[in-house]
Amino acid sequence: MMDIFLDLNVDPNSSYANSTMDEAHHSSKRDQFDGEIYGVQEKLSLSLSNKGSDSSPMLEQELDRKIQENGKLSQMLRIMYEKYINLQKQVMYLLSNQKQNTEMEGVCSRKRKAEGDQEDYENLEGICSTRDEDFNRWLKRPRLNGNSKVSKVFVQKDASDPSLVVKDGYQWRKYGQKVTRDNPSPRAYFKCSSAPNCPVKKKVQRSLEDPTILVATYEGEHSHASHFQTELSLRSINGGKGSAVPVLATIKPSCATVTLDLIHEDGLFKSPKDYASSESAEAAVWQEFLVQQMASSLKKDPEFAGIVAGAISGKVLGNQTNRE
DNA sequence: CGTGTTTGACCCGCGC
DNA sequence: GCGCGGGTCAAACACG
Repeated sequence: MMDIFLDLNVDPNSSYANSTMDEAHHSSKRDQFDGEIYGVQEKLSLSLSNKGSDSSPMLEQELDRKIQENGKLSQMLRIMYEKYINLQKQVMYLLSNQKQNTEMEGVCSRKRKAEGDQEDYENLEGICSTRDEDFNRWLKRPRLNGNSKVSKVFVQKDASDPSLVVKDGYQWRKYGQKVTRDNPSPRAYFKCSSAPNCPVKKKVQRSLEDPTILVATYEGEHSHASHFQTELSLRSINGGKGSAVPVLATIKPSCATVTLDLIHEDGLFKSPKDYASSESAEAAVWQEFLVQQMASSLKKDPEFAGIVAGAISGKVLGNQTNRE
């Protein structure tokens, strides 16, 4: 009997995403990642071990093609991880400066909280910023409460497009707009309307430094399932055409971990250059997205499906004729 | 007519 | 206590 086994057990977030800031740890993690990256190619390969005698040459060609595609995917993952490491180093640099500045904290004059808020954006957008004391202040800033989750999302958007819409799989109701002191572009306030009692709020404002970037700040956690899953299934049905899915950047000031969710609006991977994030529940969504993308791309390929179906039916018919 | 957006008024916390 | 500024409310409005 012919075994068809499709292993899509790829988890880019599982082990290395939550790595610490320790450099030595990096190298070991990296080795582990490299090993797993190469393992991905094998895992993603369709194990079409035909235990019978007649193996189709077409099937073998198809298998080779898939292996090549998997190799390219692995290459992409490697590049992404390189950039992820660079980003982590930059955060480490900022954190080390924060430590130094803590000693000088008493000397520095205080600014209004609102300014600190604005500088949140600036520090996040230009994470290499030399304004370390601002970053320091941001790190020490009191949060709403211990459980409240604050996330930031950066979305590339045409500067000529005045709308402050960030499509993220949830439904939002706009309830206010303000022009803030430090940024001439208005800040829009949204509440999640996907569920009646969902407490999540979102603020969207253009970046001061780069007007082509929208900065969306999320507060709270959704009390309902994301529409993202629906988006994913729609993508599968529509051949990958879905609405925008922004790059997620979740910030937890209390922890220094940085992970990357690299889904861009068009569903393609985007350079993590502009984005910093920490671990979040959305990692699971990303993981599911990746698996579904792979599965759907295979399902969508009629040639491949036909070959598999032909091989199976051929084998079944072959067995029947052997019995007769 | 229902739903979502706009926008001025109001509230509240913070710094002086 | 006062003023400033961010955040929220809610009536008016627009749109399908």
